[in-house]
Amino acid sequence: MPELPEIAVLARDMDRDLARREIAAVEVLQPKCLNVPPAEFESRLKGASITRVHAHGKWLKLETSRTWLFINLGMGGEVLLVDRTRLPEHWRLAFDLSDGACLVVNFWWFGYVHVSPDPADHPMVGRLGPHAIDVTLPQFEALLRGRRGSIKAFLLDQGNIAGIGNVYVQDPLFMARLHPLRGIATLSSEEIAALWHALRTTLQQSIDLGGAAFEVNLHGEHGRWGREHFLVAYREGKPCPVCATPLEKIRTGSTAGYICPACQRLPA
Amino acid sequence: MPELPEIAVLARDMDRDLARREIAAVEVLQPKCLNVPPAEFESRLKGASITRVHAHGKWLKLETSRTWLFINLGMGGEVLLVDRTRLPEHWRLAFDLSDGACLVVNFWWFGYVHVSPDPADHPMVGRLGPHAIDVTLPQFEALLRGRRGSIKAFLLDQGNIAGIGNVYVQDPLFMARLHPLRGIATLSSEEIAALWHALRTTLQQSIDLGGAAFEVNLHGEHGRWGREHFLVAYREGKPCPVCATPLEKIRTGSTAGYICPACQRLPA
DNA sequence: CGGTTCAACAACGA
DNA sequence: CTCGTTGTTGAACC
Repeated sequence: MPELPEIAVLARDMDRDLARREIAAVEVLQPKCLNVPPAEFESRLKGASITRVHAHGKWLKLETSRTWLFINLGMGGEVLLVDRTRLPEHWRLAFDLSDGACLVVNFWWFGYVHVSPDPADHPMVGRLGPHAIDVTLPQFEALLRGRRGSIKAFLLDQGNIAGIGNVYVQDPLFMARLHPLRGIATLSSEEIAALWHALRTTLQQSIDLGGAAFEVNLHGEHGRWGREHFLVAYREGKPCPVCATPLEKIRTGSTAGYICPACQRLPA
Repeated sequence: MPELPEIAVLARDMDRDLARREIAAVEVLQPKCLNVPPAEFESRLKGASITRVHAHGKWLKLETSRTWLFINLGMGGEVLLVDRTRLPEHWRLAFDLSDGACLVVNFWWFGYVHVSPDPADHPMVGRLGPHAIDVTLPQFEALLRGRRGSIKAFLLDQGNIAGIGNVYVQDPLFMARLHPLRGIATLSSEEIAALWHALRTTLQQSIDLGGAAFEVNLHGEHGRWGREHFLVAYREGKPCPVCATPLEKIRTGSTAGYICPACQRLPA
């Protein structure tokens, strides 16, 4: 579930708190999440020092003195900076830092912790679209021009634009008064602009509040972007904040969509 | 039907005949083939002068003083340079040049005429694999290594290698003695080399003959690569040119395949 | 007739 | 929709 805001907050804090610290040891409980054998993973990272930490969509990209390290938390999980003596109960992988702290990674189901010499060469990171919140309006319009299919499916495809998941897609579509299944080809420039503004607003608001309340940051603290900020997401049955029509939960492809049936109409 | 050879011939002639000529006006009969509203399309191109014309796979790329213009003729069509007073009967879009000539685009079903600031930003052109006839043997081998699925599906995917369609894929597979459904992973280096040679030979022969006989060039003249050059393509029931076994038409995914069942065997 | 492209969906696997 | 890959179908409409 961590999407762009949570990853952005994590990356910012990791960049500030981890820069120039050295990885003294690596312990892997779940080798399946790696892209190389555990022994090679360890040898590539042991002794490396963390240079910078970046966010790209839902991915964390750690630049080290020896290699790039990419982390994707999959359907949900945490990256925590703890004391070596206070490891959390569940974890998949831990990096001991030379000063006694420990960077612990956990996730519920599948997640990735990959090493790579270069982001462009990585089969997943290399194919990401631009980091959603960095996209300019002209860029956004160019990305959409000539595409077919629904606007929601487009936004969720990380190859088009990176960082938006099913949580953060709902309210921007409502703010732009767009039904999730609206065909991209039918969008006017005004609608595209409204959607772009709404996406930025929503993502930035969550970043400013430290991310979603149901996720935790590097120090285990919950974000402050809670359900009270949601306009339509996960509010089926409640009144639309604009017109009071009861909100609906619909199926949009294989995912759930939350809409106001009056404000977000699908042209016949 | 225009595939790499026809597009290469068109691009060469357009580059020679259109360079430095100015687009004075644009007329659009079918707005659906555009990626921007017609008014914007016109304003982006009116007054632009054509700088260079390139071929990339099945796409024509026109570099102008103001924007890029990408043309894909889909399942068949023409780009003709005519006198303004002699417009053909069917056309989708016409560019009036300032000297009185007219560049007319037509296609049977679906085609694209798109503007874009940069080929890399265009959702289709930006994802094309390398122009098929420019691919070297080592490159070809590298493209195939590690891929799964059938060799025919790979060759037809414009993201892997650009320019090969269902017409030009048939004879090279026969020449390399490969069944269209052969798994890529089972191909030997010798088979890959034979396929690469056969592809180049077939594409280059057609280019040298001005493209397929059922297509026309910029001046409405038919190519000279006709059915008499086909080895197995569209020749079901006729004897194999190598072993005289009757050729077969088979289904390969959603497309038709033409094979010699004796020369192109599928290993059990 | 065919031939094109992308999108949607399923199934599977990590 | 955590992410890929593969294959299939369907839809674009003179």
